[in-house]
Amino acid sequence: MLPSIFLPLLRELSGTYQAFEVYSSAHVRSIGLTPAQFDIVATLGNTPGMSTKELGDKTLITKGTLTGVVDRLADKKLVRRIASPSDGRSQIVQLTAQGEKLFARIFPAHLAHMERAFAQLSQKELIGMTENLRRLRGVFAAAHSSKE
Amino acid sequence: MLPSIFLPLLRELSGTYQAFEVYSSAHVRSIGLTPAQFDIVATLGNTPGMSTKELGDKTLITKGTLTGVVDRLADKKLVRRIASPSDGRSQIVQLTAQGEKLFARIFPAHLAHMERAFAQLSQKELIGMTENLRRLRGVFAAAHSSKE
DNA sequence: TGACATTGGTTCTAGTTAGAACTAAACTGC
DNA sequence: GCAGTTTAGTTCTAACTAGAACCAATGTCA
Repeated sequence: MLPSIFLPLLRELSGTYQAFEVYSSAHVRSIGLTPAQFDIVATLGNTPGMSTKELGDKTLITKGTLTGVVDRLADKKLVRRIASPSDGRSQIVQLTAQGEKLFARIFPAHLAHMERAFAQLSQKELIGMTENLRRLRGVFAAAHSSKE
Repeated sequence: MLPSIFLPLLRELSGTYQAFEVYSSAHVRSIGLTPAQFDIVATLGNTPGMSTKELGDKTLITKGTLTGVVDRLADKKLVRRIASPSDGRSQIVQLTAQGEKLFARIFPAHLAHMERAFAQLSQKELIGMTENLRRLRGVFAAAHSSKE
């Protein structure tokens, strides 16, 4: 496989991700949250809460970063930390009543915002793209784990 | 278009980009550069240099960030800034001799590293993925510019 | 040519980022 | 039940990040 073939793919991957971020975060920031904070609120919405570990796995935010993001959401009274009943090392993070309220208000609006972009795509295209990405992700994951 | 269809796509896009970053940056960091610094060095390699503006366009690094990244590369004596002959506001950033040497040493190694991941894909798959991403990127760009 | 808007870069702020070192709790095997 | 290892989370550091305010040079246009 020659670089001249895969370099354009990498450029498009970065560019597409970037374009998504720009489009998505423009809306998220107008709500008063950062993209990372929105990610946490959206992940916690309609759940009884989850451990910081689980939250990190779902959002792809590493644990060192997560401490700070959750801290700032706690400062805003949108989430709270409670001790895990089953594991003394673990914390459960959950939305406060205020956090739930914010989630109920902004999450549908954000979906509608994203939906506007996707209106141009057919369902078939969309599914094909998803499969392609899954495959590509697997390629990186396999290469990464095989070399260490 | 229902959210249940496009949410998995967004998850995969983030996850795939993240997997790429993890795989790529593991190698880049072992060289002693950050991903952003490597991006700049790779973009400047085999060119006579370019303005900060152009560098920002090619690397998708915003101008405020770029000042700092170029500063740190200049501290390492890998790049230098010279005044643009044609535009008094503009700076040309170019690799120093030491920067050129580093580029010649690490860029092929990095390509080889990436190539290992892509060995699992056929050229046809790769081209299809690139086209899909380009299309998706266009969708976000169109949605973004149409709403402001 | 002179007001006005635009553009290239820097600076500033608040926040995110990964990675590494660290602490405490929990698991594991014997 | 204890030593050794793993795991959850925090802390620390260096760097990146976007966005906004700002400055100086440039372009525009009447």
